[in-house]
Parts: sequence; structure tokens; C-alpha cells
Amino acid sequence: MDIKKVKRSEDYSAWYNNLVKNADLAEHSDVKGCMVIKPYGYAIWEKMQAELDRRFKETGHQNAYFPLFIPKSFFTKEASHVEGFAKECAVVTHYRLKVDEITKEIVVDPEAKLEEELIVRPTSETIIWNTYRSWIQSYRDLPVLLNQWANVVRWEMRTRLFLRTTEFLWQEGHTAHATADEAIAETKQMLDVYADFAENILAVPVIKGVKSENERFAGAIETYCIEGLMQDGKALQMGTSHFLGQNFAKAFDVKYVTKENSREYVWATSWGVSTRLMGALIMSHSDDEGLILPPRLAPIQVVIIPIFRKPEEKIAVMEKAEAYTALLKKQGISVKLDDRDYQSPGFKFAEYELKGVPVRIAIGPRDVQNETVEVARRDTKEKQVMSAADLEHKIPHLLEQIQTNIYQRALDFRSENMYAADTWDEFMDILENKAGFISAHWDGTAETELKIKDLSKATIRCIPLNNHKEAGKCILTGKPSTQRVLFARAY
RNA sequence: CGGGGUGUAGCGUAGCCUGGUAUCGCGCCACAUUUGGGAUGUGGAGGCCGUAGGUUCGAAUCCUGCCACCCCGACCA
Repeated sequence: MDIKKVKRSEDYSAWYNNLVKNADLAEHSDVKGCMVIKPYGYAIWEKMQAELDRRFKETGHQNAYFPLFIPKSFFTKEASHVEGFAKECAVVTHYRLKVDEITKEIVVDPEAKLEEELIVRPTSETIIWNTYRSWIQSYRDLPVLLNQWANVVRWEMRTRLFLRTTEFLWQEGHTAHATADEAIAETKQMLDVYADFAENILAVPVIKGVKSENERFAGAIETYCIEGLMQDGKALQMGTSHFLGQNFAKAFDVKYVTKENSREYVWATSWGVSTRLMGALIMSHSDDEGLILPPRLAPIQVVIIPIFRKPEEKIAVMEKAEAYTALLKKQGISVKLDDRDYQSPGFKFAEYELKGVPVRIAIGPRDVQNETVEVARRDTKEKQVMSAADLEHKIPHLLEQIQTNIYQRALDFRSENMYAADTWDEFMDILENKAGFISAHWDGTAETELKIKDLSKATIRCIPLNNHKEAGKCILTGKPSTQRVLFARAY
């Protein structure tokens, strides 16, 4: 393993890229902007999926799958939706290749041009609502509560591993309701599901809020979001939940007959989180030694490293190591016994630190002698000698402690980087010298928001849901404002 | 799309100015000694130097075109 050390404090961006590669999470593919998610990275994503999927099902949703390709005409039906996505769509125009008779090269067969171009989905509202038209006739067909796990493509100018890739993996929920209230309740419920997942599983504290008009999803009436703060003081949008009103129902003519026999348009929501959460996870907890994974997401929660010199030592050590492995597995803990005899213990220590394994247990001849083990935790790097008899009840507890500790650490970091600004100078000073979230007054206009963005590169991350009303003056225009909103520079 | 970079073994690189088919490290294979914080030695395998053309007796090196990817911005989950 050839690890080029880049310090987090010196070049956050290079540190992040190195970490993603060195920890074996993902690498650049030969396709621009697209990455290969490696087994270790994918294992983490699978754990995220499992946790989310369980929560979706607990809240009454089912999974389904819709096509990757969307006829172009579907896109033109919801005006603001097209406008939002048109400039980043991959388009399929042909369906066949052939050998060019002169050059003998494989070329697109010009005769195989599609009658209507197909868009590679950047999101599936259109094709799903086109389908819902035939599924929904009566109030009895509502609500429709579906989710799909899928890949989508957005042809972004600039990409970053996990944070913004041309193709990415996500889930998108699409629900249909009889009333606006019910749809709004669904939107908020899913936001809560995301926030719960982020805080309790990813161990990343988030702020729940609504987006300003500028930042709203293309085609939504209201966009709710969860926003996290990364270690470099930049914000990251970690999930969104949209109240779509009747926009898509009208665009795709999806109506239902009420109990009273009238015809009404259906109300919609959509909500999603993506592999960007991998980026959030990495950027929230990791350090110069590598990844730090919350135990609830770690593919390997405990690694056991046997240490020995002589063959007879190996036998004794391995016997204990195997017994402890079995013991912990019985507790439902994911344990790896690293019995590779061609790597030194020191190498393994460093490797599992790089990969963020929460707990490391080392067993050597000394431990066999004393009926002990050495237990090291990744988050604090503390080591302790533990009696082997205590493993069974102390390790599960330790894992919980680590989960709590890294959440608390991230929460403390966020609290320390949460500022209020009352003047433009204060605002700029915080952005330039401190970074983090800034709570400030804004006159509520899109125009001012854009001007602030131009001048400062900071955007309104959200209007927090628990915001209290407070009279004040816009930091830029001085016009009256009724509440503070949350600004930050963001990914 | 603007700006900056890079393409040489699986990875990271030297060589390029001053042409003579390639350096070093990691990794890989074999054997031996090792193993409580990234082991050591010996031997070995692995490269049409991104691509197309040009100059030349001869091109990784000089010239021209092309391609790809990365990084920084604008755009976005």
C-alpha cells in the first residue's frame, strides 16, 4: 500500500480524494465523471440502503422499478421541470452500431435513428407520473406509496467522487395522494426519516429546513431538505423531500374520482438521497489516519489481529482469536479475523485505521497467557487491555459508545461553527475567516439571494423548520425581514 | 464552457531542454529470516513510453494534429 499523506488541514479537497482512493471506497473510471464503487465502498452503501429501505417499508412504502429511458416528449410536459434538467441530460438517439464499409470501424448506424429520442433519467417524476395516470382512477387507489432504487445520470460540468458524479446511485420515492395535507404530511414524514437516518446511523447531525425559491427542486411547490456541515466548514445537502402539489398530476393528467363523484387532480411528493451520503460520511468524521466509520454502518465493526512469532504461539493465539471471533459474531457483531500471515501486525493496524474499522482487538502470546486482549477504538485511538471474559458484554457497549461519540463530536463541531451575522461585513468576515453556517436576515427576495451568492459564494442552505420569527434587517439590502435564514458555502 | 495540469509496468514516478528503445520506489512471484505500530535480504516477472502523422540513419525525447482523464471556477443532488 503506497499511501501519499495529505493532511486534512492543508488541502481538504486532496485529502478527501486520497482518502476515497486509499480506503478502497471508489476510483475514477475511464468514463469522464463516472466512478467505480469498490467492494468496500459498496458494502457501506449497501448498509445505508438496508437501513433506509427498512425505514421506507416501516412507513408503508413499497419498492418498484421504472425504466432508465424516458421519451423526450414526457419531459416537455412539466415546464419548470424541463427547464431545470434540460441542460444536463444524456440523450439516446440511435439503437444500433454497424461496421463502416470503408474504414472498417464500428460506427453508429445512421439508419437506426430513433423516432423519438430517449432521455437517460436524471430523475423519474415524468415517467412515473405518466404511469400513475393509468394506475389511479378512484380515491380507493390512493395513496400510492412507492420507492425505487436506481441509477440516474446528470451531465454535470464538474464532478467529485461521491459528491457529484455523472452517474450516481440513489433512491427516489414517488407518492400520490388525495389531498394536499396528506401529501405535505408525507413530505415532512420522509424528511424526518432522512434526518433520523443521518443522525442515528451516519452519525451526522443535520438541520431540517425548507429551500428558498431559488434552490427549490424543478417542478416542486416546496422543497424540504436536510443540511449537514462538513469538517472544512462547507455545507452539504444530504437529502431532499419535495411537495410537488398538483404540478405533475396536471402535466400528466392524473385525476381520481372522489367519494362524492367529482374528479380531482392528485397531489404528489418525491424524495431522495444518493451516494452523495458516502461523501457526507467521509467528510464528517475522518482524519489524517483515514476513514472513521460509525459502527452502525461499518461493514467490519471489529477486526481481530493475531500476533505471534513461533508456530506454537500461532496455534495458541489463533485458538483464542477464533473463539473470540465466534463469541462476538454470536452477539450479531460483524467481525473479521485477519489471519493473513504475510502482513505484519503494524501494517494491519494502519490498514484498518485507514478503512475506519471502529474497534480493533489484538491478541498476542502475552494475552493468551493473561487471558486478555488489547482493544483499540478508532475514533479516539485509545487502547486498553481488557480481560477476555469482558469481551462479550463490553464490546457491544463500546460500539454504541463510539457511535454516540462520533455523533457528538460532529454535533460539537457544528455548534462551534454556527454563527450569526447582523451586518454585511460581519457576514463576509465569518465566511472568509471561519466558514460554517451563518444565521442572518434576508429580505426574502430571489434577487437579493442571487446577489449575495454572486458577492460571497454563499447560498441560503435552508430556512430551518424550527425557526423563530424575529424582526430584523436584511444583511445586504437593509430591508425589513421577519426571520433569520441559514447561509453557507456549499458543495 | 473558461483557467491550470497530466498521460512512461498494477500504482506513484525519473528520463524529455542537450534524440541512440527506459530510472527509481511501492506492489506482484519464489525462497529464507521475520511478525506487540506500516519487516529484511537474495533472486525474478512485468513496458509496442495516450494516439495519429511528420522530421531523422534512429523519436519517450523535436514538430503538428487528435484523444482521454484530473484539478480550480461557473452549473448542480
